[in-house]
Amino acid sequence: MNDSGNLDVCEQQCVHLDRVDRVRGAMLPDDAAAGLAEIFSLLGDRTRVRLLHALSQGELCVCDISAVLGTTPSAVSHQLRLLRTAKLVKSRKEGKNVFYTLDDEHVRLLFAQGLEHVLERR
Amino acid sequence: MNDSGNLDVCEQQCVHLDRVDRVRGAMLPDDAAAGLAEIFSLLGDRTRVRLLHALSQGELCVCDISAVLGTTPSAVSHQLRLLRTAKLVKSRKEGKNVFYTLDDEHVRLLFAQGLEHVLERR
DNA sequence: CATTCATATGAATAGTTGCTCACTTGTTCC
DNA sequence: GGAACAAGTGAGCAACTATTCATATGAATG
Repeated sequence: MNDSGNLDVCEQQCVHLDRVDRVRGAMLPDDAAAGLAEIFSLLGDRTRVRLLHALSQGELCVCDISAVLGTTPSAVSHQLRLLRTAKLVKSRKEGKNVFYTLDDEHVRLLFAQGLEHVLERR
Repeated sequence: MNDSGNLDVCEQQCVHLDRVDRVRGAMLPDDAAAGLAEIFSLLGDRTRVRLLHALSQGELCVCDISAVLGTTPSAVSHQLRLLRTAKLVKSRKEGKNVFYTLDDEHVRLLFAQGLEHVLERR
């Protein structure tokens, strides 16, 4: 079953077969890699970082957020849709307003972890 | 000094001034937001996720990586340059080969945290 | 029920990004 | 020195993305 000899995609000569085999055996499942990339790329935008950080302070409605960030409500709404479908934020309707909160403690932790890196390499 | 009345960018009517003021006071510094976005967007790519995960198993040279990922050495090299300048990986030269390793424990932690989110929302 | 306002959405556009291809650099080995 | 090979680089292209603008929906208020 060991398919490690399948190098037809990339015909390198130097490959250290032992290491490559080992790493290939421990490869991240493809959907996991895709899922990770999806979250991280959602966090990988200055506007969304600031948006999520704002929400980490507490519940805000769309126009509150747009006031805080200094962007149009439309732009905010577009971003919120992405974050909502990724289950990073959740919404609650109250009259004309829709209030948003973080939907995931992991986001806080990721932020904290990320900030450590940023500050450390400064 | 409270400049919270400065709403000229976004003239909303609904704004909840108390909340907005509070959040504005606790805003993430701009360079921190930019720095966070930069790391996360580096992690926000399927190829780089798999690349970093491969490196988390141990040191690999460029063509090992390209064999593992099934991409061209050139593509890998381009990605490695990004990761190197962001201090996520470091390199060591040995003869014709350049070996790469993770340069930051935070990456592992971020991965773990991110995976938890991915698995949880499954 | 008409107006106003908060939010959502679709299309279009400008900017960004990841890959490929061609080429260069630098090292080993004869 | 010259051939072979690993790695890095720049230009160009295709795909993606964030914003804007116009418009739609839906709730409150007179």
